[in-house]
Amino acid sequence: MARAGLSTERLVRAGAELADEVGFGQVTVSALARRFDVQVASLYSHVKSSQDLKTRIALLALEELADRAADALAGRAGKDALVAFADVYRDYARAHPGRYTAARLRLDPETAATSAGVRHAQMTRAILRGYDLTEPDETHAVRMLGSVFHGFVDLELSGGFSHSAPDSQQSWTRVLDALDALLRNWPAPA
Amino acid sequence: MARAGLSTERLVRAGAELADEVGFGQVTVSALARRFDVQVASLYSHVKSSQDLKTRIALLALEELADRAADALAGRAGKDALVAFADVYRDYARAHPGRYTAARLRLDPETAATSAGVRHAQMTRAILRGYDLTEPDETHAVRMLGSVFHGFVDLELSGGFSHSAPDSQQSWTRVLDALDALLRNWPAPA
DNA sequence: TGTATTTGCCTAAAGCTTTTAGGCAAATTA
DNA sequence: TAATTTGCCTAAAAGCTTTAGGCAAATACA
Repeated sequence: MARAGLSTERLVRAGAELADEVGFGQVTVSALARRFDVQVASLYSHVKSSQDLKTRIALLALEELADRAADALAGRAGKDALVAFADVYRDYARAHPGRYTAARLRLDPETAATSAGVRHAQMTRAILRGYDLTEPDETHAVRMLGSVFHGFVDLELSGGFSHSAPDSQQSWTRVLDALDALLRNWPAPA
Repeated sequence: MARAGLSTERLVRAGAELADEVGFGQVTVSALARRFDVQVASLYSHVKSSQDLKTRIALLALEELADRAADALAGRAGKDALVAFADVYRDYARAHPGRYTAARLRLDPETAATSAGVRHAQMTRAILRGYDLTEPDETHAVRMLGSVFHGFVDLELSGGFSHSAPDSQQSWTRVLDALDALLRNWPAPA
């Protein structure tokens, strides 16, 4: 019989596509085997388990996101950088909802430490260097930005803003305006 | 044989407890049947499907959250209300991680429209009435608050802030300070 | 080029979850 | 007490996960 040419790499890529098509929750080893027209057990030579597959998809998504974010940040600073960075998240989530969901998978600490998640944190700090925050406020701001971006995108993705005016794009723009204003004028502890 | 005294109500409650113990993702009809020491098929008289069970747990969590939020808001206004409301989310998520995850389940529009989610939106607006925002800025602010609360709590729940200083409580306090300052001084469009 | 080794996908099989169908017995109502 | 409803049961089919062991194709090497 001819071989299908499976590899961990190809499986993970196909898994990511599958996630975007049918939702990350529906990504199964079985579905992937069907896609390659191959017996389910065959995939277990390339992937340790269903969980392993999902983790690898998450890591792929994190890398793709970090790459795009790095591109977007090149040559930008201040609000320009903030908006470009934020838009990368939102656009990625809209274009690749399954991958984005995967990127939010809980990783165990050591996996997380060697993932592209680290680059995300570094880039967020790079943006904040355009504002005059000192520690520990910069850390608080890093966390706030992460919260807003993820929170907004999650809510938008799960339909929280649809069917209500104004459309979410307008809120996104105004929220980023507000964040920029806030960072330029970060308040002292109450 | 003696009857176990199952009911939709009891199943949903037990399902919520199970979710808090082993994670919402691990809530299955089978696991629930085991907990009641009953055959799996028996549960299908009380619950339409696995999805139905999960949706009901989500609705329960949304109601519990709304009830607590309403209690917390009673007699409070301004920043006091903002902080109390935000703390309800965070505390609930920490005390009931499985239920909180359930509360974030994507509901179909009609289910969502009759859920306690509506009360959440109303309460957020009530808080904002303590600040001088007019439409459409109030709506943008509603969305921003929802994003920050959910985003922060999600990140905290998935371990995003652990093992790094300062501890997340400090960031939470300062983020709420910042949000209060921002709402008191909401910027005009850029 | 022929042989040896590695690698890739296969069959088989066990265990778990979901869901439907039909049945008997316990609880409720009359 | 008899009739009806309700609750949990057994049985069974179908799908996903995972392990074990095997044959054949690809690769390495002489």
